Amino acid sequence: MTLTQLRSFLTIVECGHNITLAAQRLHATQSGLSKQLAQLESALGCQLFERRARALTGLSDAGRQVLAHARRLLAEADNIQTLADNLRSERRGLLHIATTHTQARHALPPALQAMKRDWPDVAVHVVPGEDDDTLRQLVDGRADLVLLSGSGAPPTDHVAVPLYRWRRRVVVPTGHRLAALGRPLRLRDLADLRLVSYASSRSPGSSLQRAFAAAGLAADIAVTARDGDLIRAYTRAGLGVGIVAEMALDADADLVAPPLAPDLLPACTTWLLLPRDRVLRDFGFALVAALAPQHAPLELRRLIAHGEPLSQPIPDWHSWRAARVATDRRGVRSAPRRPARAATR
Amino acid sequence: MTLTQLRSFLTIVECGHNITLAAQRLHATQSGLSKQLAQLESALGCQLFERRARALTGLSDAGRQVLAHARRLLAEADNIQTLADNLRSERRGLLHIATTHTQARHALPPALQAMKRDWPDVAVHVVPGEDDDTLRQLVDGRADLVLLSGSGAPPTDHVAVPLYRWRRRVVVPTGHRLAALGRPLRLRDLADLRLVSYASSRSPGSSLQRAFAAAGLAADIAVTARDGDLIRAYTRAGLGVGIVAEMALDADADLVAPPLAPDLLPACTTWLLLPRDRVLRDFGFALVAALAPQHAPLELRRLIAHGEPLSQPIPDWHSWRAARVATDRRGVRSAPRRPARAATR
DNA sequence: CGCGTTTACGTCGTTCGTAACGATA
DNA sequence: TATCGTTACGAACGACGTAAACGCG
Repeated sequence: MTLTQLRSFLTIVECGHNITLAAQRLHATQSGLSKQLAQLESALGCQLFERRARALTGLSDAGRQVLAHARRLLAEADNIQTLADNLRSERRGLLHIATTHTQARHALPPALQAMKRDWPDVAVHVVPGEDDDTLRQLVDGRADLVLLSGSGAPPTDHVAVPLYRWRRRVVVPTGHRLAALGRPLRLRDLADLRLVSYASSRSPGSSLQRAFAAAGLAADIAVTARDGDLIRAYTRAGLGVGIVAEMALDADADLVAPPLAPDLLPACTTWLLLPRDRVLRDFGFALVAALAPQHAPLELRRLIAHGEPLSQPIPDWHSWRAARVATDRRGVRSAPRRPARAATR
Repeated sequence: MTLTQLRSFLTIVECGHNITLAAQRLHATQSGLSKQLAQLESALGCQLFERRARALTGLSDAGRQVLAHARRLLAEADNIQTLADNLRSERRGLLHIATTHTQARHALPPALQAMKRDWPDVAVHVVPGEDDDTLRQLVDGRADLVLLSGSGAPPTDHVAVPLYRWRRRVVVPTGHRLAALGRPLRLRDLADLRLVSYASSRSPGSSLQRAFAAAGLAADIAVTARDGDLIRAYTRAGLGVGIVAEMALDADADLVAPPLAPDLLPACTTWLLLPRDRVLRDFGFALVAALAPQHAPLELRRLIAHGEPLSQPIPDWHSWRAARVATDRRGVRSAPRRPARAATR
């Protein structure tokens, strides 16, 4: 049994039991992979795949059991590799970030910019997706970190760093009757109107739906879009009353955001999620530190390594953004220790 | 980076940074191991050991970090190997049991006998040791399972199967005044006497010491021994009043065990401990099932695999032993499924 | 016949053991 | 000088790629 064999096995499984596909993903030949698999099966003494004739039709019972352990084994191999890259102060690298559009558009750019200043040779891939999709990317290793928002507690099977709290705002065209109501908007004011909001707010579990349901009202979400710019455009076009994250508000002559009753819609928290038990490259940590300037880097390290809780409260969007800007000017220290080597490359 | 390299690295560390020693433990040559290490270090791009001249003086900072992950990686490799052995219904194998003398003498034999009936080709090593010593063996892989007793809750970082509850008994020579007291013994009756008991009861944290301290008394443990037979022999020789586990009582013309006040000394529970996240060979599970006949094998499986709690209460020593005898007669089913293959070898 | 897996074969790289070397206490 | 780690060299093994064979839709 070798690491190569296990890696081959895992890749074949992830390619839908297609050796040919797995081979090109691994930059190898079908023949080679086929033999790796045959060797692994002979080393373990049992078939890992169900086969009809020569085609792989699915995992065998043994294959499923081995797969679970092979995943963890290879994850540790990746960890050791990452560890070594960090220790060598390797400057190049790849960072996969899975997040929703709103975060990618409003929270990520300044932090990315700050990280990139210290780590110019790091390639960053931002992969948009809905909440559960990003989480799936995190668990199967396609993403290194996830940014997402929710109104409840964060998922506990990952390391969660709270970034900021934010609220939704209602936007209407200038001249709309809600723009000159003379008092803060209540939920009932929205009950009979066609709404334009995020696609995710359609799902019955969304905090918007739950807020309406709790008040005995029904939300009529007439149009959905993936991002705030589109929602505002549709609102401007008169398709309905827009509900967007406050981060997506912008100076806009045609739209106004009237004041809201304090608890019109529940506040959301934006979380940064990291997989447990996975070693983070130093530039990944640099991005985390840039995204969470309210936390001392040492506390962040301790949270990631040992799950120790953070001491700072969660700021709201405006103060978070102010802190972010201040940190950008100051520059971000990437990792404690080893400042000398980094300069020599 | 290969599994062999990591295994070499780990073995070198476990042999006290001695390549020569590690080589003979791995049935390889010094030269080969030295090269494996050199290759690993070059693959990772950093030194894993501190060296003075050519001698390995200790782990480097990088080495310590890599070691932790290498341990988990190799543990998963062992798991896969174990899994494969189980799936192949491999009949041969090795089982390391770390336990105290009392358990090895009184709890283990019938269960071992039952397991051996189904698994005659399994070599069993029983390694005696004190409580903390056995736990250390468990965590660093020298032992597969541990049997130990305690008066409190079991350690939570392992899978714990409760086996039975037991009490200590006081033994005195026939004709001793405590033998004809006419009422149950109280703790105060023992306060002024020289005691003979287990070596572990000397430590201030032992439940015996704590029981005396709670009553404002001091235990005068004059003689200690490792096993009940010796304690009874010393008691018979008049060295003091014996305190032994009730399992160690035996028909003995020269000694009597007078009745005790109900809570003279706290009851102990004997636990079977298994490491989390380590796959158990089927014969290991057979031994567990033989040791815990009060639990359904399916429940035991679920406890080991997913940490699901057991439904049965903890029996006392006498009813446990009765259940054990009944199970021995009936024979022990080793593992669910695959009964056909096992017969064909 | 296309698709995907397996097998056959030749080449190359790697590993391993023996043995010599270097360095230390 | 005994001990331990590293280096040198030759033999054997294993991995990989090209190419052909096999079985199924």
